[in-house]
Amino acid sequence: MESSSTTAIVHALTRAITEHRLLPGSKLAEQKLADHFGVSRTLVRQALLQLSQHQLVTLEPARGAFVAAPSVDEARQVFAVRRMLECEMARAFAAQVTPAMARALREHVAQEKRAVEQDDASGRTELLGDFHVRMAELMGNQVLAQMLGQLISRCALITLMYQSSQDAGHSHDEHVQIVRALAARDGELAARLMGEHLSHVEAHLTATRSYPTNDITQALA
Amino acid sequence: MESSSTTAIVHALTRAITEHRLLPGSKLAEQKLADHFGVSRTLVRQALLQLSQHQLVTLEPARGAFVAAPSVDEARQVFAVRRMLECEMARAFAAQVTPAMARALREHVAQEKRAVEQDDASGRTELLGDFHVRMAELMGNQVLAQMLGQLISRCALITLMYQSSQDAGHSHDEHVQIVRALAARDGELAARLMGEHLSHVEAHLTATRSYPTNDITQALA
DNA sequence: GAAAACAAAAGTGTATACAGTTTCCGGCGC
DNA sequence: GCGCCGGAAACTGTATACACTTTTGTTTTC
Repeated sequence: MESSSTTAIVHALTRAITEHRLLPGSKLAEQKLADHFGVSRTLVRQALLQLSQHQLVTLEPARGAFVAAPSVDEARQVFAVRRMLECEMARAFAAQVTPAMARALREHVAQEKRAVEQDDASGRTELLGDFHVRMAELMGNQVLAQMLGQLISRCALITLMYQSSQDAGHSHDEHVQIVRALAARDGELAARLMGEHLSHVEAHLTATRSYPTNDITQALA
Repeated sequence: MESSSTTAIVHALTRAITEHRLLPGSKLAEQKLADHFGVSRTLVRQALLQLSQHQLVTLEPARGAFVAAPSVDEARQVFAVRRMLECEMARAFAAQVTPAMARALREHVAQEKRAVEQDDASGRTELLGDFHVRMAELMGNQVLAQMLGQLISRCALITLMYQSSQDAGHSHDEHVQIVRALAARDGELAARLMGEHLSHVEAHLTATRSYPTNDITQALA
């Protein structure tokens, strides 16, 4: 099985959704997407099915696919799970950190810094999310990395935090502090900082309003 | 979108895989499954795609779908994630436990006890896994519950632990102890017990061998 | 003029068709 | 006897067809 076309569609739509080019509630009509990507509805349907599993899209019987509009309650649950996972991850990371791992994280935050300074909104968002995934990868836990990736996509759909460059800078600063604690093998401090960091991100939650439905082709152009 | 036929197929295959009626490596031919369920390949493909997202099935390009055969390393990663999540979950549960929540858990372990005593192998496996999902649900965190459900399915695919009734009894006893700690609001004890419990389960990991490929229709009958 | 009713258009859900690939098997050379 | 080649069968990947549902816009009725 498997088709690279399908995954290409999934990635394109994921980016469009997490970067808020497609707003919650937008209709994702199969034929329009098929025309846009130059494939048949079959592959589009596969992609939409995958996205619905990732909770970025909701499927309504006989009505079609829409960009997910998670409730505030659901958002809290997502963040609660992230805190459970990531505080423990920070502890474990500190316990098994090597110079190479610390260096890799420092390089990552350096990249973040560049994106923040250059006001590269979309690169910024991606890098700030990838920081958490990168930690999991460096620990050699691919399962954790994949799981975090999905949770973070959902967060990106939920929050509008990364929109303002000052919020991005704030997140980046917290990442720097976390890396410092990790390199110093201070697991308790790292876990506490991570928990606070996630709470700050969550605090920027904006109540879900009724979003305007966007034109698909425009958003994907 | 959405079709109840597809989800029925997903559930049937999930049960067959987690209950070891379909062994890792088994080929899942689309047409055979379609004939068995009385639908077209279209719906079977949708189901297989979903199962591959749950990591219960692996898709090889142009070769088809096979029951996943996770490596021991992957198994360790899954358990590491479970420990991170569930120790914290136990702590949080103890902090917010109500009499109703404690009662619900006690009822659940009572059910477990019955299944263990009656030597109901498949019901036993399901109940022992559901204990963890139930905790998440009682805390009102549906996101966590769903995530644990998937992790536990992967564990069921990985371990053969629940096969022996004495292992099942051991797990049940540990559940009883955890519930006692939770009801006493002793979060630290509950978290420790949960961590040890999961370590015990993981210890029953059996190295993945080369499994014989099973006949589909027989396994699903 | 507003609401209900109906018809046409658009869209989803499932099955089927067809092209391309893999797998299986018999025959051939060595 | 062993391995290699070739063709048929089986299977996957994608597109298309068609039935059925929802949506939309118009007309009718009060």
